[in-house]
Amino acid sequence: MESVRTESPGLSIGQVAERTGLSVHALRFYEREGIIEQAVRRDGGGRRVYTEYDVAWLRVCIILRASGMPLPTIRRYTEMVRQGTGNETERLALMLEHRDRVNAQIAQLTQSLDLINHKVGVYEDILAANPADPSDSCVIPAG
Amino acid sequence: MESVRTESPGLSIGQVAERTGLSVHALRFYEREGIIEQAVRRDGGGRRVYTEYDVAWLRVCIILRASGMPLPTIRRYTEMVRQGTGNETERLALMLEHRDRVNAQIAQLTQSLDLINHKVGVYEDILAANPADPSDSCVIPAG
DNA sequence: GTACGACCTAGAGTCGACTCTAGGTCAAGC
DNA sequence: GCTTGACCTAGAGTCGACTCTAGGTCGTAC
Repeated sequence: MESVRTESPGLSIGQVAERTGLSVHALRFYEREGIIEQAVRRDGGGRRVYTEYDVAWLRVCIILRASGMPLPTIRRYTEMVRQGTGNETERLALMLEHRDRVNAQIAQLTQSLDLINHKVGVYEDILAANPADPSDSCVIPAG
Repeated sequence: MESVRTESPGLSIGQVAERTGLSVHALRFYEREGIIEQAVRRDGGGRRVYTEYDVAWLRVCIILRASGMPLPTIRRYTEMVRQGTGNETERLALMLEHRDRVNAQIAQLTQSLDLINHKVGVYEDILAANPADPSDSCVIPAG
């Protein structure tokens, strides 16, 4: 059993998994991949001890991943932050590039929604008009 | 060399690849996966002959894929259409479910954009104020 | 003293969606 | 008659991002 406190004298990997929604496996994997900014400290028994800062950093990474940033890019970004100030131009470039990709994704999804809504409309019309209409004109997008 | 006509007496796999942007490999793969509505016809030599309808269907599938619909789901949908009319309720359900997921994706991406824009702002401010500012407050999302 | 649960490492396995390879057919051009 | 290019099949390989396994340590609870 773990004593769950609201202070932050160090968190176990299990506690971080709970707080972030990442699996314990994924947390170890991210560490191997260099995705954690500050090297994770260990206790006497070699177990990982995370800080609240680590959790905050992981939350950032989770959002970047959710928007499709690949792990190698997150690693590059992590390295830049680890290096400290002086490389803001590169960090900005990375973020701007990613923002473009996210905007492109949103545009693509929005366009896909048009097709989906069209199909939904076609099927709703068919179902409203007739439970077994013999003509199905749903296939050609323009139809 | 292929004679490229604007009529549609049948298209080779290469022509369909060109028209859809899918690779020749992917087209054969999709066929194996049951993603093409009408069984693709063959010429005397066993080569695939596609119709304009096939291309239109593939374009629909490409948009569904681009919005994250997994191939097994596209296959199910393809099978429903292949079965003919009478299953519009199921087709509608499939599309509504997918629409929900697409809307969720867009919401997630839009939320991610907030973080990205925040970071962009932070770095732009740093760069505007000072080319080598000693404090870097970019890491904590709320910071 | 032993069972339990949370943790450790190194490395193998999985999954989705392609992508590529090996080995072959076939028609047209030289 | 030989090369070229587009096509064929069956099946292996790749890639990203985990996920799981084997085999082991450690501290507390019974």
